[in-house]
Amino acid sequence: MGASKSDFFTDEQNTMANVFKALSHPARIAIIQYLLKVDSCICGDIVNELPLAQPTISQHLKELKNANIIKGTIEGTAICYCLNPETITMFEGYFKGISNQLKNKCC
Amino acid sequence: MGASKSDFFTDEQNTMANVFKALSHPARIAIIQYLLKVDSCICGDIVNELPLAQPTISQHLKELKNANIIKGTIEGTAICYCLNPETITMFEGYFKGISNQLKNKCC
DNA sequence: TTTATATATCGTAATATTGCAATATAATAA
DNA sequence: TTATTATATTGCAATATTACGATATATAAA
Repeated sequence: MGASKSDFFTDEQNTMANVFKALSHPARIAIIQYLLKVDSCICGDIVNELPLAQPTISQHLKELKNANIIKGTIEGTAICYCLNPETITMFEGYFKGISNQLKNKCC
Repeated sequence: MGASKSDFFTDEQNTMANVFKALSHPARIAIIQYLLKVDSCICGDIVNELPLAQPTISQHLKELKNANIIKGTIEGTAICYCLNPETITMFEGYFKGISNQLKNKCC
């Protein structure tokens, strides 16, 4: 068989895996980096910044949006994308939680 | 064409994407959770814990190991796996860095 | 040595992701 | 209305991932 036996895992496990999947492509990491670099959360010149065609960028943005990592606000014909601080905070908490549980449990 | 245009991205972008890819499957999230739950970092009864065959678990462990998320220590015929605190700390730092840069930059 | 136990690797089928040309949609400007 | 601009969707080929049976490897016990 192929991919994903997600039925056998908990909702939380599937959710976390999906959110990390959204981060698992260099273009999407680059998009996040770009959104951090640009002061105003400028939209579709991400296409000019990265070496990928417009439909490909659009697809990557969609995946980041579905994972709640970015938000998009319509501004005329353009869409203003920016990072979602809540999700970043969630990630911080996730790894902080692991760190705390990890004390003295290593071989 | 297919997947990955990694040549066009920086080493750091590719590295981060790869590390997150290692976290992008519910079985691997479950393995991490299990390693946290068990006091001693017991090895191959992960196979008994999860609904996947031994070769599949072995493959998932390999991916976590390649990403430096877990470490394996040989103990007789068994291998004792446990989380790598350094990588967890790296993740914490990554998101803390984003959090700090994010102030007042959202739409 | 032989046997048992634990883990890794190979080969392969099923499925998912990636990238883009072509096209569609939506809002504004002329 | 007809452009123009910005973004999204569709369809498809190339590639990657996932899962597992069969098999290999490696260590310890008998």
